[in-house]
Amino acid sequence: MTIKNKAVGQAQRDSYHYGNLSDAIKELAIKLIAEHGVDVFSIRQAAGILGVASSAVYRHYQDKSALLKAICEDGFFRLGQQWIDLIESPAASIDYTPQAISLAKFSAGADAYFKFATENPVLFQLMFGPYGTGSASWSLFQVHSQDNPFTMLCKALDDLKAARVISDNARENAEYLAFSMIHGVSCLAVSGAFKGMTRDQMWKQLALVKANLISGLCALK
Amino acid sequence: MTIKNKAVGQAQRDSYHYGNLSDAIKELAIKLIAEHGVDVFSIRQAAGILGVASSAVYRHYQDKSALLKAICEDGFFRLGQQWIDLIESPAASIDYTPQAISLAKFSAGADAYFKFATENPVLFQLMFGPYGTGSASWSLFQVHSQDNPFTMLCKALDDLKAARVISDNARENAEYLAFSMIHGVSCLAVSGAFKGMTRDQMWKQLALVKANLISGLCALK
DNA sequence: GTATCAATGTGATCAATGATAACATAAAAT
DNA sequence: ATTTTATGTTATCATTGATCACATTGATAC
Repeated sequence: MTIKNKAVGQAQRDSYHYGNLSDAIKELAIKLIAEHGVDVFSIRQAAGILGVASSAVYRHYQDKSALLKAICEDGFFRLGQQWIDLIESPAASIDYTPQAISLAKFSAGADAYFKFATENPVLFQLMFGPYGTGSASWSLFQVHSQDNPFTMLCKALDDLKAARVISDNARENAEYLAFSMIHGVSCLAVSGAFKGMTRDQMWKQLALVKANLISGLCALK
Repeated sequence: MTIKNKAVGQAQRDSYHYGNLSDAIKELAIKLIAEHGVDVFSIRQAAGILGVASSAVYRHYQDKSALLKAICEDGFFRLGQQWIDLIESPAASIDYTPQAISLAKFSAGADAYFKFATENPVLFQLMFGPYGTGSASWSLFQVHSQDNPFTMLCKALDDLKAARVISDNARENAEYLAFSMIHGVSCLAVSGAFKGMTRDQMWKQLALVKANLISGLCALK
């Protein structure tokens, strides 16, 4: 629970004001947490690295948990962005029947989710830990937000229904079902459950989940 | 990140030695963490409540993370126990065709998992956070252990295959697939994604997942 | 242009915490 | 009965989260 007293190369700065401490501390925190874990992250140390007094941080975040919460919200935003990026990539539209396109986009969205999780395991765990989910209005399920993974999953399901890949009835109940599955594999992956697998084997697990999900949804009349 | 200085009613004790501090501190910690969250849990406070010097705790656990890790392992053990209890309950064997029994047991196992998660949300999150999964040999996937949820899930799948509910091929790839799904809904449930739902509605989400999973597995030839 | 004000950063300081060390006590082993 | 081992106690330290009064800057009003 304690970390060695690392001699910190304090960054120098010409002006009294930092510039954008709010963002800088957040980005550094993400990096430090990804490297060493949340439990040993300290505001003082981070501030020290930036060459700033720890008290300055409190001008931007009420307390440590507020900073962590902001990091989680950033994470959800980035996750949403990557989802959009991937479903809009050419690979997701290479086929031209509505059925194939809706399936490809759904698949690409799931890929984006899984990719984000495995590339940012610590952040992903943080996002679904108390800091990310503890708030009254939880980022992931603020449906009004456009670039929200959950919103986009729902849209993907709408497309599947519009293309008649899945029935109205299946669409009805599919939201949390689909999310559970995509989230579930991603969770297991970052938890180290797939330790020992190759990259390809891990992605095959995701493929199995997607296939089972679609197969089950299609079977639902 | 700081907690009010609660005036602690220090428990008195007649003998110099506590008796079983190792277990006592662990149980208290589980309770405190469930109530107030991991981030504000402190060894000193817990020791204070037990009426014991904080340094005594370090005779039993190398450091705080060792204690948290022990708590997680306890959690996995309890989860396994409850899985066993539920699949061995009469309700899971009320039908007598091998097919129905294997399905009922599989279903009961998933129920146990979901039940544990929703009844111990904070512990569940802890178990799948860095403390629970960070270790070299992760409790949940130590396949040699008998009363391990993952081991038992595999057994349930074996039964489904033996009863010819699912094909050999389906059995082959079903382990992480099934686990992903059951774990996924449970995760979402404890994350507060189902906030606003009634108990029944939450359990319906699990039912949908189970149905989709089985339907998909049965379709796999 | 200058005075005023809001935003942001500093240094000092406090209580709480994780952790360790030297010492104390009891139970178990010889 | 003596020694050893397990366990608990009382300091004590460095680190941390958080707050306070004060300093510096850029923007705004005049």
